[in-house]
Amino acid sequence: MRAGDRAYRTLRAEILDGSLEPGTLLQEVEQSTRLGVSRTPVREALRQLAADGLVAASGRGNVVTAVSRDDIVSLYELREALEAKAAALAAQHHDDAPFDGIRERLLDAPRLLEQGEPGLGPYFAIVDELDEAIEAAAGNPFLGAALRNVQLHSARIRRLSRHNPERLRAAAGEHLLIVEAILARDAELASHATHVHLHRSLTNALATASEAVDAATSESPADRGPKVA
Amino acid sequence: MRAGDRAYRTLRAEILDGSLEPGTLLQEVEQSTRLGVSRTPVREALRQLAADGLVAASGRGNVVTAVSRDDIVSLYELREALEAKAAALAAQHHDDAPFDGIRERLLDAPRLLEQGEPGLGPYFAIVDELDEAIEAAAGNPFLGAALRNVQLHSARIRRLSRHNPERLRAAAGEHLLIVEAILARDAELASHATHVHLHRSLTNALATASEAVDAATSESPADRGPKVA
DNA sequence: TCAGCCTTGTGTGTATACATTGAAGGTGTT
DNA sequence: AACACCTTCAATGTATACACACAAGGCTGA
Repeated sequence: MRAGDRAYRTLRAEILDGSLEPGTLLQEVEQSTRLGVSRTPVREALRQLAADGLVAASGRGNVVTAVSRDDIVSLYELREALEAKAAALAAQHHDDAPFDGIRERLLDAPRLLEQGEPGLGPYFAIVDELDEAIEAAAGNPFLGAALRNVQLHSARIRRLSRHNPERLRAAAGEHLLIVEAILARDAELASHATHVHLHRSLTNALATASEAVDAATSESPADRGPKVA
Repeated sequence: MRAGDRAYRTLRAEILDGSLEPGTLLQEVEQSTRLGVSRTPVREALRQLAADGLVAASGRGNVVTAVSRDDIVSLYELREALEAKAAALAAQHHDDAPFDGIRERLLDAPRLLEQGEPGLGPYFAIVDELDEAIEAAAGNPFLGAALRNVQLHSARIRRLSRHNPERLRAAAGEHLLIVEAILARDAELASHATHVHLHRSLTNALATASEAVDAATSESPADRGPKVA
């Protein structure tokens, strides 16, 4: 694989899983030595991360963007517009096969979630597969690109609700309804079920996010400036 | 300004106004000599254009992407989702001042359009200002970024309806309704009026696009491969 | 004559050297 | 003591040299 792509994927993964915290300053030379490539591919990776909105130019160098409470609300507003549309389109155009499979696996999700932490990977795999199936069924490359971008940011927020089994169980039920609406080719229901799901998700994310923000604030109240990785 | 940005803006403008036709092969060395900068900023510009979806890697070099009939439909599906949401949010959150101004100017639009070609610039300026005002009033940076991206592609399509005065007059009326819905803080009406506007726009774009595609096809039927700029 | 291989050339990928900008800190003056 | 200017340095912006990969064309052998 190209060094530029490797650098991009590595940095993106580190930002999404939180190892590179918001506010972290990413400098070209520093990252190039750390990742073992020259500045050129690192530059390329940073530009792409900037286009994704995961880093932002800040005077000197690029800093990992923060996800504020307002950002979460904004992101969910956009997700609602995009995913409701995608679900409606999927309801109109889809092939049954992939959604039948996902439906079966979602019916099994509560059992996965009883296992606690080890079941989370497989569970999120189902959700990701559903997202991909909807995107594919919608058959709209522009919508698909926009969806992938919001999912990128959603991945950063999802970590907040990882440890809320009750919410995850409810979410599985909401996903199931979306799948069944698509299978029934009921575009309006698919769209509204998506709206409901995202509304509940947002409510939960805001609740846990304020705790997380509070914790981070009390942890290092004065540390608002960029910090070096 | 940075050479990379200049290269990006130059290439983007040339793609949007059609001087770089779809299928044109953009090679780094070639463009770097043409634009008078080295390969590095050209590379940066090409990566960014690829992120925008205006060029696509194609074996050797990057080619300017084509806008197919399917693309137009897909783009309008996405626009509807985004712009309807944006109009609804704007109806809820806006300050009256900018929309009052735009409303006045839209009322004057028919007079502009009677002038033919010279009135087109001012007319499109009003439309652009409306887009910006809605984006600003929506107050959602993620939605704003997505909107700017679709507007980029829409600009390529808009050229097709430039020479249809009747359609432009109708569009001005549709825009006016959107503005008045926003001023009335009627989110649902703003959203639906946007839907109506885009539906009519799409219908017109498809009609003129098929003529344009037909013309292009009869003009150079065998010329489907990438051509050098 | 045809097929396969090799050679050559063009174009991108990466590294590095050089230019430039901008910020921070110190010093001098008011 | 405070403000402004200047110096200095570090980090980014740009250019270019080198490495590598792929494709096309020709040559050779069967």
